[in-house]
Amino acid sequence: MGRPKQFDPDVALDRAMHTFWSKGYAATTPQDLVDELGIGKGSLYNTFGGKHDLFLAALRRYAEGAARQFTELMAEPGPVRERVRRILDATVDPSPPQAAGDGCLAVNTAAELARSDEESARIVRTMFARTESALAAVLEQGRRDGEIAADRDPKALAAHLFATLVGLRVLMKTTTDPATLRPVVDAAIAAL
Amino acid sequence: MGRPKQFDPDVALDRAMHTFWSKGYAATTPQDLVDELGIGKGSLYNTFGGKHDLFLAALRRYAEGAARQFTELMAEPGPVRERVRRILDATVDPSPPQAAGDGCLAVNTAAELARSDEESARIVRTMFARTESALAAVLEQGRRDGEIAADRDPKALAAHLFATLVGLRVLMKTTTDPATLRPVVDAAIAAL
DNA sequence: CTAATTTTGTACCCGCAAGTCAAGAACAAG
DNA sequence: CTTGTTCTTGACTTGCGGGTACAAAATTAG
Repeated sequence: MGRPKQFDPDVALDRAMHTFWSKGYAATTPQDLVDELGIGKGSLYNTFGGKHDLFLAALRRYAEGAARQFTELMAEPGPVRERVRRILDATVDPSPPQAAGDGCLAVNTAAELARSDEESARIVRTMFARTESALAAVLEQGRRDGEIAADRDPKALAAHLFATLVGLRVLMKTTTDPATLRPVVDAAIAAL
Repeated sequence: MGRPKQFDPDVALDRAMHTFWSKGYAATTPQDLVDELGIGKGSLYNTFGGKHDLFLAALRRYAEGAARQFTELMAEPGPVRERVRRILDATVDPSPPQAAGDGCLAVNTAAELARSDEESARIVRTMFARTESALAAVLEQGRRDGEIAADRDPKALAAHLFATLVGLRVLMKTTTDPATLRPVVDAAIAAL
């Protein structure tokens, strides 16, 4: 019973995620959120609690979505190197292109908040760990298939690859021409 | 003539740099700066202009200091791989250790401000470019010395290495135990 | 000593960030 | 159609972020 919501909280959360994503946590004001979500301030606070709660919810949503997308990309058939390359390419040549400069919300959060907000840090850590594990699993398979040298440690390769991936997400935010980062992708694949 | 300053602007700028470094730009308030610099608000604004001006000055100072330190580390004698390893080790095992979680001001700025503040972005880009060039130069020398395979492109290797380095700076902010990142350093060196 | 110049400390200001609240609107149950 | 419940609107509040104003203090040139 009671009056039904006039908006879809899922859609609103999604928009909030994009707002934080592109502006950062501290630089996003309640007014920004009201404008972007298209709902009143009362509804905002009534539905999501405070700004920080909303941010955590958005970050969790991002983590799940990104994990799913990552898993899907990795699960496709084909040689391991190609699958890994697809991940890196998606970072360097994002589609749609205009979303280029926003980077990755988890990386942005690691840089902006990890020190001061333990809960955010935990979410980011968990997501990072899962991503790295997924990479390690694929590389492990690549080693079994003989595509990757047997004397290489898939876990270490995955950790290196992941660090490079995070670096790319940051560099995309300063780069004027994404093409300059393509050699990094080539080098990262060559290092496997 | 006129009344002489009661404080050393260089020292103050240095403290401002550390404040922005550890808290981020948006999260640093004028009051924080007054407290950390140990000077009055009047002196602050009189000497440095506004918060944004002060930040840019601090960022430039950081860029120069970091570039100098980087160059020194790279100029030391010894095999190229060892020199590169020193750079990476300095990131993963910083001294003093308590400074670990602050990462790199340039990387933090890239993540937080590069999208919205073109001047900051330019400073960061310049510093990044110089760092990557320095890496490339060392790797080039390593190739001439036969330490690095002749069929590898030093520029691409440097770009890859640099992206990994940036990634490490970010990961250091979320990691509870820096030791977990050491395998990344090993893998990055092994990839040369 | 005076005048000119610069710094300092503090009080003050404006606007906005973040959040609260009251009055009413939209539903379901009885 | 009344009652109870939940949602919505937007005016309102509090406090602080970012900065200014100004009088007092410290210097140096003449």
